[in-house]
Amino acid sequence: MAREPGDRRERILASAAALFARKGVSATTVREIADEAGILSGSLYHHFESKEAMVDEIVTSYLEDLRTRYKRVLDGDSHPRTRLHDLIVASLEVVEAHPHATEIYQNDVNYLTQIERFGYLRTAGKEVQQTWLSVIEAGIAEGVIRDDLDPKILYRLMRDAVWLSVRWFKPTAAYPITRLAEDCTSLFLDGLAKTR
Amino acid sequence: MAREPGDRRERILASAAALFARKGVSATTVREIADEAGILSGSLYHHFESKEAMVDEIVTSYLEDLRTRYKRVLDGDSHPRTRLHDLIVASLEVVEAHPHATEIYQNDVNYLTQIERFGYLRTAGKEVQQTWLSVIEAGIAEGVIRDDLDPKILYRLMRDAVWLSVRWFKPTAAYPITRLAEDCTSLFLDGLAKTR
DNA sequence: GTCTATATAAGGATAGAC
DNA sequence: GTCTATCCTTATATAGAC
Repeated sequence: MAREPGDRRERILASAAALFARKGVSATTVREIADEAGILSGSLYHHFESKEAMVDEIVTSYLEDLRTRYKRVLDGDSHPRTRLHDLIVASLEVVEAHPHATEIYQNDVNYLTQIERFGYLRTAGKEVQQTWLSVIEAGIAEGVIRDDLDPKILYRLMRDAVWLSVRWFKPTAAYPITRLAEDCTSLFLDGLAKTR
Repeated sequence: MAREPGDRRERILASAAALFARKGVSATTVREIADEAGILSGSLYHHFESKEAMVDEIVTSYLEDLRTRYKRVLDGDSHPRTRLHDLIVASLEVVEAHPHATEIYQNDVNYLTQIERFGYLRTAGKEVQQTWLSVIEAGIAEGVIRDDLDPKILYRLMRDAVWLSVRWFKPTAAYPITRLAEDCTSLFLDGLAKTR
C-alpha cells in the first residue's frame, strides 16, 4: 500500500511525541525533533507552524479520542460495577492508543495549562472528572458503592492510579491490558484484603 | 529569634522549588528564580553552583526524609494492615513536608533521570518499591492480603494514587491528611463496593 | 552578598536558494 | 519539501566592581 500524503507529517509528529514524552515538552528542542525525522530544523516549519502547534495537535487528538470513548461508556451498560470497569477499560485503551500523548499530559499538564493556547486542558480535565463522578455517584445512589467516601477523592485516587500506568505498564501475553483493567476494577471495588 | 546564616539561602531554595514544581525544572529560568528572590540572576551563583545544583539539593533532602520515615515504618507495628496504613501515612506526611519536591519528582522524574547527575533517582525508586513490596508480600504470606494480584502491580497502583495526591490535596479542618490516609487505606484494603 | 556587564551557547523561528 | 544561512531572543554562567 502506497503512503498517503500526510504520512510523512504524521511520522514527524509521532517521533516528536516520543521525545516530548521522554524529555518533557520544554526540554525537547526543535533541532532534536528534526534530527529524529532526518531533516534540518528549518524544514520542520514547512509542516508545522511552531513547536507549540505540534504539542497542540498531539494533545488535541488524544483528548478527542478520550472524549469519544468515554461517551461510548456512558451510552453502554448502566450497572455501576460494569460502568466503572468500562471507564477503566476505556482509559487504558486510550493509554495504549496514545501512550506518548498520555505521558505528555501527565507530566506536563502543569506547564501546559500556564500557556494560554492550552487553556482548553482545564475544560477537558473537568469533563473527565464529571464522567467519573457521574458513575461513582450513580453507584452510591443505587447502593452499590459505599457512601462514606467522598466521590471526588475516590475519583482522583482511581484516576491517578489508572492513568499513571502509562509510565510502567507494558502489556505481555501473560498480562494483557484486559487483565490490568480487571485487576484495577477488583482492587478498587473489592479491595485487597482477603477477609474483613 | 534572629535569622541564622543560611536562612537566606534556604528561602531562595524554597522559592526555586515552588517554581520548579509549578512550571517544571526545564521551563524555569535562573532569572525567574532570582526575580522571586529579589536579586539579579548573577547573584544566585554566589549561593549555588548551578541550577542543577539547586534541584539536586531539593530532591536530595526530600529523598533523605522519605528514607528516614519509611525506615521508621518498617521498625514499627508489623501487622500487615497497620503497616500498609503506616506506609501511606508516611508518604502523605512527606508530601505535606515537601510538596514542591514531591511535585518536581512526580513531574520531572523522566527528564531528571536522563541527566547523569540524577542517576541516583533510579536507586531511590527501587528502594521505595522494595519497601512497599516487603509489606505487601508479608501481608500475602500471612493470609491477610489477596494472593491473586501481582504485588508489583498493586504497589504501582497504590503508589501513584497516594503520591499524586500532591497535585490536588489541600488539607482542611474537615478533611485533614489523617483522614485522607484512612480513606486510602480503606479504599485499597476494603474496596468501595458496599456488598459483594 | 549583590550589582553591572558580558561571555558563550542554545533556543525558536524565518528567508530564500535549490 | 529540504537545505543553507542566519536573525533574534533567551538561557546559563562568569568576572570583577562595589
